[in-house]
Amino acid sequence: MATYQEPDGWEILGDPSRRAIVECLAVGPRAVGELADELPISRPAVSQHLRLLKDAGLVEDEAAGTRRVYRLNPAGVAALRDQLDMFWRRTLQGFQEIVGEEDEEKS
Amino acid sequence: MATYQEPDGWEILGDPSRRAIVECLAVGPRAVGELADELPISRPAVSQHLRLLKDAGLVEDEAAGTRRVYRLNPAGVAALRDQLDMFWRRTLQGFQEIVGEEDEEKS
DNA sequence: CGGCTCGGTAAGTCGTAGCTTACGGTTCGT
DNA sequence: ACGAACCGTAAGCTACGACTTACCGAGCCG
Repeated sequence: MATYQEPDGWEILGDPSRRAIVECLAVGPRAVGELADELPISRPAVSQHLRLLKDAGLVEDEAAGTRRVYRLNPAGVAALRDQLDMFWRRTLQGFQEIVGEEDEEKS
Repeated sequence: MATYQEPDGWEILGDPSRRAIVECLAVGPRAVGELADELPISRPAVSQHLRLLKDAGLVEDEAAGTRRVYRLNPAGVAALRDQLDMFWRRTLQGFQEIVGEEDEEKS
């Protein structure tokens, strides 16, 4: 029942387009139009995704004349990675017990 | 452009309900009804999620009388974890370069 | 100053994932 | 053999997220 509720960094990377954007920015900083050229979606769509990524602290933006250059935010990326790792820890933790006692029925 | 397309183990865990199910099963094997009791969704909903999880190789089912007990599949979980790790590797790899050059420019 | 590029925002459409209710099939107990 | 418990599947609805087009502001250049 426990009504799961978390900040959910998962839904940020749940979208393929956003993952693609992150991977692009991992290669190097890009402007919005440049990202749109490398992706199969329109420029406004990229803009919307960037907004979410920025709110999540994953990317930073910097005005460069009429353009706006986006880059990954190290701290944000690390934080999100840790958050996802927490899930795996919780999962794999109780998981080892199962594997170990698989033959044995009760403890 | 590059029309990203992958088997996407991400969408499997993208749903909160499925993550909750996985965490429950990490604690120990459960029947479908038991899972439904611990989650804020109906039993059929759980059943549908279990179907996806099973297709993804994350869980295994075993008939026990009129009940059906589900448990995590070690190999499947490990495989998916590796798959997600690949994303982080690709991201953090080109990422270090950026971080490295960033210090030189600014401080 | 005009015209141009670049980018954010609004409004609206569309697809689809997730949920529920309803039904049918198995299996166990009595 | 009848009823109950347990589960999967079908059908349908609803909500939300992703995308597009259209519009407007902001900065550069002639």
